[in-house]
Amino acid sequence: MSGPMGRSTGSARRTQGILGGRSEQVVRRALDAAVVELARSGYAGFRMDAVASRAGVNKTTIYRRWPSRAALITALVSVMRTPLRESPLPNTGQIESDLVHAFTRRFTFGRKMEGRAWARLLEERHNPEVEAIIADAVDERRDEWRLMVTRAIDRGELPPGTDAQLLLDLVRTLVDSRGSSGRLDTIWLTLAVRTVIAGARAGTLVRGRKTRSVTGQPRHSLRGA
Amino acid sequence: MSGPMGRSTGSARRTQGILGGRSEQVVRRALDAAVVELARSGYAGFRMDAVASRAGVNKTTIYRRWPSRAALITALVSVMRTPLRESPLPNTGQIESDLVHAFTRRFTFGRKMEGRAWARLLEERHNPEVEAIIADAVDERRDEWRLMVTRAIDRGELPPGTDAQLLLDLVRTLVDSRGSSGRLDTIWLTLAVRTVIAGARAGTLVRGRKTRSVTGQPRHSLRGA
DNA sequence: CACGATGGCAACCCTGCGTTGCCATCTTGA
DNA sequence: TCAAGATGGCAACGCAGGGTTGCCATCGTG
Repeated sequence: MSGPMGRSTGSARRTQGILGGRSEQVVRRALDAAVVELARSGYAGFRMDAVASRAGVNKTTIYRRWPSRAALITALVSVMRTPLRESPLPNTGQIESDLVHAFTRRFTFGRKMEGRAWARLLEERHNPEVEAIIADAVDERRDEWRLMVTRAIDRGELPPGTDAQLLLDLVRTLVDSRGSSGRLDTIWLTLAVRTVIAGARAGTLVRGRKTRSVTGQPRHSLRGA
Repeated sequence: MSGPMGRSTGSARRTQGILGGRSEQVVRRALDAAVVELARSGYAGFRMDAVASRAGVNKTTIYRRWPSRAALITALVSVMRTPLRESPLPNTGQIESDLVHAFTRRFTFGRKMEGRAWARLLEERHNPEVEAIIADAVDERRDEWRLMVTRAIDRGELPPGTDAQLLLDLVRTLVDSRGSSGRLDTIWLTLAVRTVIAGARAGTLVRGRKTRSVTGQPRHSLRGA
């Protein structure tokens, strides 16, 4: 924790002109460290001390800027996904290709570490804190994603009445489940997309079609509460 | 923590004839409490103190029997899934019906709490400790599950060469992702099964068929390491 | 009824989150 | 130039939870 900041004299002043003021530098270093730690350890294993240590910054400083782990990671996600927010979704004229491209980009934006960090978050979506962070970063573009599917219906690639949100949920679930751990490759991604599309073509996702319950307990959760 | 055990006199001796010796009773109470806690809080939020408190037993006693949280939950899972291990997988003559039944049973064995606890575990599969516990409890029956699919191929329900393991992985991923939080109902379960089967019928899961990479980086993970 | 097995209790160590008080350094503007 | 306010470092703290330990109470069986 005795990096070029603080009581050391010299380097901070020297690099100042190029890299911005002391504060800006601390923020950059902290966020960079946080990405690495998130990618390494996921959300549950995320250690504030480790971030401080890696950033060469004191823990107190981190807490002064972001009052909690959730706040730090929220900020982090917002920053690292900025480039993604600005680029439009693909429109190749083929739904399969569109989806493969769109989902691929979920993990390959920015530098390597950013994709991996994002994948770890998606993996821990069952944690309410994590879900809040993801929702905060992602919910806005739901309509655009649906549009990809709607266009496919208009082109005749998918049957009319196909439930776009359902189709996307299915693919997203399959893709996100392998977002980290090196198990998400183009093979699995393509497979998931093609299989769900093939199912949709066969009409399994047409809205309103009666989903006959094979188990004999229709419309009820499999668990009580 | 001052339940009917320990220094209290009377009730322990009175109930002894019916419910077994002191040790057995402690084990039963501890495991019962652990199921409830696991169902409530999941693996990450699982508190040993809470188990002890709910069981009316001292924390020390828990640790004397199971040296760690992982050990306790491993034992718990082994006990609660015993009935499931003993019943054969369905064989209705229709792959869709077989899969819906088989996956439904994953969450409806035993009493309500047990299914919920199991679902929480599946949800946290990304945690290596949890993955080890699940693998320990489940891996043995992989071949029987595959057989369900193989029989469907023999019946002509699915194209020859269909990759049984892949098909099961896809369905399992979709089902497990909704195992808890009340979002796994028969609707989603049936939808997942039917869609994946429809995809498989269209040949997307035939082994060896070239999985053309749409992203231009075939056979490589989307992330570095 | 004596003795070994089992359990209760309280205190302890360790790690990690989040906080606090005090001091050093940096920056800025008069 | 220099004084004051902003920013950061440091060490110690309170708190919670996992896991451990020493000692004592109780149980239950020979």
